[in-house]
Amino acid sequence: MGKRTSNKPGERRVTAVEVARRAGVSQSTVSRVFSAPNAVADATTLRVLEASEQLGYNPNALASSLITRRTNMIGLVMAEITSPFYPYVLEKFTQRLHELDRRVLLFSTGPNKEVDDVLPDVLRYQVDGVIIANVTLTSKIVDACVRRGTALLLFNRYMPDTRANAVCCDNLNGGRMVADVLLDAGHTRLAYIAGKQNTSTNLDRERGFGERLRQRGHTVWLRAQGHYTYESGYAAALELLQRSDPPDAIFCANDIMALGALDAAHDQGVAVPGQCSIVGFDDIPAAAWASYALTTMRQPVDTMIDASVQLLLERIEQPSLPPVTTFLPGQLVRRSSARLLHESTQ
Amino acid sequence: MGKRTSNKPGERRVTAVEVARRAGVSQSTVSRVFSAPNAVADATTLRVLEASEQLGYNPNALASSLITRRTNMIGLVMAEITSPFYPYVLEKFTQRLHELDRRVLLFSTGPNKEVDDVLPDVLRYQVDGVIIANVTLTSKIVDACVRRGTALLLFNRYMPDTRANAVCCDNLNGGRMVADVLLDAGHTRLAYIAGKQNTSTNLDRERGFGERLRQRGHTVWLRAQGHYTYESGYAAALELLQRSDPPDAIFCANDIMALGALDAAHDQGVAVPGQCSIVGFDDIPAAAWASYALTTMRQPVDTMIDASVQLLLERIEQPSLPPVTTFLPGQLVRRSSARLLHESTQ
DNA sequence: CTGAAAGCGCTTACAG
DNA sequence: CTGAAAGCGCTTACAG
Repeated sequence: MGKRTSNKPGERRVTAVEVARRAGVSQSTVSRVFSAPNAVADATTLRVLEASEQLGYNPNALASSLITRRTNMIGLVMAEITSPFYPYVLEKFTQRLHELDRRVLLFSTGPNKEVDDVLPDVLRYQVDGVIIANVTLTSKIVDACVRRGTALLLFNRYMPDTRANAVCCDNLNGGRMVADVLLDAGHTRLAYIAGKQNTSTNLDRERGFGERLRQRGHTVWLRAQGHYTYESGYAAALELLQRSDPPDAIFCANDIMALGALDAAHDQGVAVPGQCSIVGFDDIPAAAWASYALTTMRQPVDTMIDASVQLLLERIEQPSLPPVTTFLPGQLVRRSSARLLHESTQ
Repeated sequence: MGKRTSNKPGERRVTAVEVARRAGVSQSTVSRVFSAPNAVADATTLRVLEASEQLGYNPNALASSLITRRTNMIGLVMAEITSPFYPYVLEKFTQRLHELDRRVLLFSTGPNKEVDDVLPDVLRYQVDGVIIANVTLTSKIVDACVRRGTALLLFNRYMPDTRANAVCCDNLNGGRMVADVLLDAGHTRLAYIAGKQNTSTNLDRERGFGERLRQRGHTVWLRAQGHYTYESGYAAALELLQRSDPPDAIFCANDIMALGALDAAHDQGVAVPGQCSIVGFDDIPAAAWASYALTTMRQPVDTMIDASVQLLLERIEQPSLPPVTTFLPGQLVRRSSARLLHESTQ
């Protein structure tokens, strides 16, 4: 049918030139109709739109990005999408960015992959900005972005004194608050189930918790190592509860471990919160489920995401703005897994 | 410092021309080093690579895609990323595609958005293929893709007699199998908690379940409407269990509702599986947790994803291949929430 | 308000 | 094996 015989894919894609021909205008005018509508007379716009409709024209976003140097794509790097709380983060980021007419180019570093390996791939696609969540950082990442002039935002981690912007839950203070409410309620034998070593979230939560315990005269507490999974929380709690001096309160570095801890307590016949209080961090949906009713520090996810998007887009518009690190406070959600004073002072 | 004074973002990005100048070769040669390395002499390659290294050159993937008509980007549309089981799907797709040197352009249709609204945005970015998961379909989607010659793959849904490829769990047969094992074990008062109306997964699971019940002489069973959430499963189960003739087995259209149902049973003092068996569908991680130990139909996710990726990439290479719809069998995972025969015949 | 032309950063026949 | 040149599909001064 066509005069061009070709079986190459995409040969039939319609371009602005064809629309122009059909509408009897120049290709420039077609372009303007889609990129600067106000610059075109109404009648002309109408003709162009009509021709576009008939031909099924859809402007090529990549071709235009080549010259505008804006792709409206944001690279989002997330190590484990399945780790609790992050699916929500990903969904919110994607929807929020789409509302603002930005697309998400998603990267998930596998178990063997480093972010450093993946970042060149991200940058090759000329993303306007990069969001790093849930990933171990190195300063190389910052360097690579700075070099290309790509705005960088760290989500729930931070690198002070670099060009990286960051939005974090105030994990340090969250740890302190948990220590406070547990001590206020009279708990005396405290324990901490740690998340993955060297993650900034775990570091800060543990530091805040420990610091406050010491400040209030508690110099000894139990500690078990988990790695942010249900199974590790279960195992760690089991270990703690089977001791001759079991804790009367356990602070878990995230919710999913706290759910494991609750199940371990249940299986050991330890009454919660009667014999032992259990507190988590995150407030994932399952924390609210009837079997768990977990008391936990809620991360202000929506606020964090809104702040992240705003910060990032601002830096894209104005690369000269100084980098900013923002900490947002968490909020204690009281359910029934911890014995707390009714209206504890924070 | 530079002779060009400009504060436009990206002005400093290094191109193949600069590398060529530094390496003392033509820009074509630089291009070949990165896109067809075998076509260049070793010594030349070395010089180019060195110059690239020094300048921090990273080829612009979008510029090259303009002429190759391949972006190596796959558009992935997912309605609710947070709905159980889909975070894993997303993670796997992303990692698998990245291994094969493809990128994922992610779209999550918000509650108000239709896929139809979002698809033009996907296509504008010249993706080589589109994966639709977890989304209500219309034939417009298929049309839009066919028109542009973009390969289309439906994940866990299907549209026979169109150009859309599909990879599905065999939900129909899964429903049958659940009916079989429950009847085999002597359950007599069966109930179904439905997922979202008009989702193909719910339709097929319910149809298979009902069909087999009728075939085996059961013409009456209970049905409650859920919508694939924990809360709706809880509420539906509560309603069923509070009846004067409560069911002795409940099949839930997905796991998350089954978890709600288990908690409802627990809160009602109904012994599981003593008084009532509960079976789910999916085998999400929480199904294995100690408090739940849910018996469920496992979807063969990894196989489904591998098949999807392979099918899609094949159609991208050879657009003339006929569309294919593949159904992959689920597998019953026996835990302790259902009273079943020990070695039931499937 | 509109068009002709240059150019974004690559790939790829074509010729040597 | 290498280079000069055309071209992918747009945007955007520039001139009218």
